[in-house]
Amino acid sequence: MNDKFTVTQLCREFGVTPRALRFYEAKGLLHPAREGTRRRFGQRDKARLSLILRGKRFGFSLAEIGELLDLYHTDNTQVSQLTRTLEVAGRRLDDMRRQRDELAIAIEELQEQMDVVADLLTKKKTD
Amino acid sequence: MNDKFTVTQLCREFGVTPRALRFYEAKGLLHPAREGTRRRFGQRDKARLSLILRGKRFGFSLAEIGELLDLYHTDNTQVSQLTRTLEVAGRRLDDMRRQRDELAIAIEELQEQMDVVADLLTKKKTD
DNA sequence: GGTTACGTTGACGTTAACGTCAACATAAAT
DNA sequence: ATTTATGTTGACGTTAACGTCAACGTAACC
Repeated sequence: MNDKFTVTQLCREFGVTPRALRFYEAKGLLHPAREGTRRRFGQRDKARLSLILRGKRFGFSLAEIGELLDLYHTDNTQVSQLTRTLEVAGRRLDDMRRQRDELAIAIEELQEQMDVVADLLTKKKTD
Repeated sequence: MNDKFTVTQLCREFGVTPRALRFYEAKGLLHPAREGTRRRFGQRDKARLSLILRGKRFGFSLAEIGELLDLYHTDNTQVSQLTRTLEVAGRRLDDMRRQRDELAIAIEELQEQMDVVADLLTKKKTD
């Protein structure tokens, strides 16, 4: 079985705690199957989990991430729902582009400021 | 007086609440002067505030932002403190660069996935 | 058949970043 | 002198995203 994973396997692979996985499931972001009482995660859940974690790194809330995730399992989704999701995704995409541009500026500025301070430091040392 | 601002002026200009400003001050991120009992914010505080808000948009915590802010008022700072701050800033800069790269990838992926879904939508509509 | 190993569900605790509300101070305007 | 606007300090409430037990189930191994 290459595509069935247990809780601890996912935890190791993604560096999260079981509690977090349960939390994501409770929020409807993951839908692991059940073997008896235990969770079995499939490839879909793995893909979703990495999207979740990536979204978090960008500062998105789990609620926002949840809206986006629907974009990736459009199987039996209604047209109306898809349209709505596309709108949300479009806005999120704009956010990300703005964030990217702003980030580029901030990186440059921080680099410059670091240079200034580094200079100041060498001078202070030669006192 | 061109460089003295009241609470509400800053709030309007930056779109934050008075509570937030007080919170930042309590955390040591802002150091407004006092006229009697009231706060007077100067240019330095404005600069700091925009750095704070920018940091927040990148997902940094106020604690992390606080460490970085020292880089911008290095006036009477000790050499040891400056060195330490430079280290912190260096790490943060690496974080930002990683985030920038990852963000670029995520933007592309999201764009592609949106195209896929948009296609799927037009086909669904012609059913 | 006992003990690990791994899993489960509550239930409550925690931290960050404020929001909200009460009670009071002060300064300007009427 | 009293509204009105603007400010202040506590103190407590709130939300998101988990952490941390406790108590229990079950499957496998010795």
